[in-house]
Amino acid sequence: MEFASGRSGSGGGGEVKEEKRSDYSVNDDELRHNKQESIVQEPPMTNAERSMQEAKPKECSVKKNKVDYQLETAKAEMGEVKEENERLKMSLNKIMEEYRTLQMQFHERKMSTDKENNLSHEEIIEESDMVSLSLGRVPRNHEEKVIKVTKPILKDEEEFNQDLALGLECKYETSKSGSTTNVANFPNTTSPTNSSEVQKEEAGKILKTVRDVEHDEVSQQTPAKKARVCVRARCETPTMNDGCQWRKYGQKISKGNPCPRAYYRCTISPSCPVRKQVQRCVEDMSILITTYEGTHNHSLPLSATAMASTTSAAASMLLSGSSTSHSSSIPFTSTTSTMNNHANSNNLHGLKFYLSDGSKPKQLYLSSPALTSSPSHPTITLDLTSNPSLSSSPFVRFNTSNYNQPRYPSSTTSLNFSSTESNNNNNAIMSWSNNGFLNYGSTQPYNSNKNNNNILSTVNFARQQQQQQPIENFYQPFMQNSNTFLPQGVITSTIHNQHGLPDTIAAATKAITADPTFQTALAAALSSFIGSSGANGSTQGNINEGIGEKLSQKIKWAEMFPASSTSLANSASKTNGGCASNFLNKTSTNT
DNA sequence: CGGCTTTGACCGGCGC
DNA sequence: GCGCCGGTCAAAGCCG
Repeated sequence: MEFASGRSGSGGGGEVKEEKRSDYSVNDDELRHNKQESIVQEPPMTNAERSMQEAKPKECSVKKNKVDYQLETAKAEMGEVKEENERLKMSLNKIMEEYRTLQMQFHERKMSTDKENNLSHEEIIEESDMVSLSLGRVPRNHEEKVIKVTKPILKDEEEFNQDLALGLECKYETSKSGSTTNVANFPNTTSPTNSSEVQKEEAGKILKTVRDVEHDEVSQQTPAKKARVCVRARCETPTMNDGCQWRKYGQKISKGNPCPRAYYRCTISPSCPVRKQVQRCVEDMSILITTYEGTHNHSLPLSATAMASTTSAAASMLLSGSSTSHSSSIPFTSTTSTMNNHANSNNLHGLKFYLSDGSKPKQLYLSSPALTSSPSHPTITLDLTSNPSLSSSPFVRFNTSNYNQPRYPSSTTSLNFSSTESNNNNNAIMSWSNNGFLNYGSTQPYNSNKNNNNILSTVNFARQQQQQQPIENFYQPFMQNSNTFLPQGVITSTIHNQHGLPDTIAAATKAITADPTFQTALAAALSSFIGSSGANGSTQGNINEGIGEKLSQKIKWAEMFPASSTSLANSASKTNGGCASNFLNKTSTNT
């Protein structure tokens, strides 16, 4: 069982209560309705009517008896419902106790590990307040500290239920066992209907997985050869219009996917080594999976700089991470309170880190089997899709698929720059629309944060609109959201709480500045959004240089001058050939 | 006629 | 060593 579903199941616990509540309300309504019926059936009567009713005393008493019978029946049903509710409460309390016990055991284990590693308690506490958004691989110490970040024991069911559906999803997969383990909120993710044995088993699996990962990471030495950037985006056209010129040089039917995979190479320069593979996602044909490989050795059209810089920076991040670190971080879940999260939804706002230890050390796992990569190619996935039709998280989406690739690609770090939430009230957009152009937009679901202690600021890079709509339309709610402070249309940090905004900003800033790898990831995304103004006429290699520094500066600048930060997006392309420029042209005028 | 797509053949890596 | 599979090559055909 996956924890994602477990979380959903736990959320369902709350739902049960809601259902019971609704049952009560239904019964009450029935009662009221019955009373009203009796009232209605006894309107003010005229003398004639009264005389007629006096002529029918038996009929009146029958009606009264009928109402009484209905009342008694309803009371009996209420009693049954109450009993059932009590049973459910007992079950929930039992599960809560088991969860707390497991959590305490987890804390104790981690504390003992901390002592072994000479980590001070202060460090741990401080770390627990930090947001770990590690991408790729980080030193092992960091990894272990990240693991320690667990939520304090919840004090009441409300917090418990609220946290069930929230948080940063992260997940480990072990190709050895074939099982998938979602570490996110892992203590919370067990369905109330599950037995304690299942809970303990899952927790044991997690701990085992963590140990296995640590063990594997130690021995990871295989250097990555060519980094690839896999971009998943909804696109109706055969290929995404990313601004580059491509020539198709091959097509193959890959195993496990009936959709042919097309091979393109960049034709802007004859010697350009960049290639891309395009394939439809077998799960959702509307999703186009484009994998970029290589770096352009020539200047790019302005319309192509967005995607090129994104992919290049992402690849750079992946490679730098693999070359400078020796272990991957274990993604932890810092929860974000979002009132919009439904208890029965696995959808999560914010970043989703898909990291798994492959069958071999230092090998990543391609999140989408629809497009496989060579084991020698670490792949970073930029998921620009959202899939309203699939309520589960991309993890579930990937792993519940029927196709089982005999050979999964070695490694993939997946960045999900999307939200799977199908709430259309306010959306961020980053999608390839029907004309094949990428649209960027950014708004945030307005989520009040009841519990400000959980300081994760999820960063929704994109949320796909179900239908393409004018930028102005979806941009407006963003503008109306006073809580968004980052460059408008560029990136929106999901600061859901109104009251704890300064803290949350500080937390987000801390998270961003704490991890250079994440800075690089943000650089990739931001450079994509803003069209990489510094990349005009420069090669992509130049784009990569210092992009993280520029990004951090821009972020800080955006924090300090939110109003003027929109000028970051003024590097819009003059053409509509680029997907990103399409957005930038519009947003620059809007801002 | 040049550029592009199509498509079968070929090559190399990997697993058994 | 063999087979499978992903990736590439290149000839043939198509199109503006």
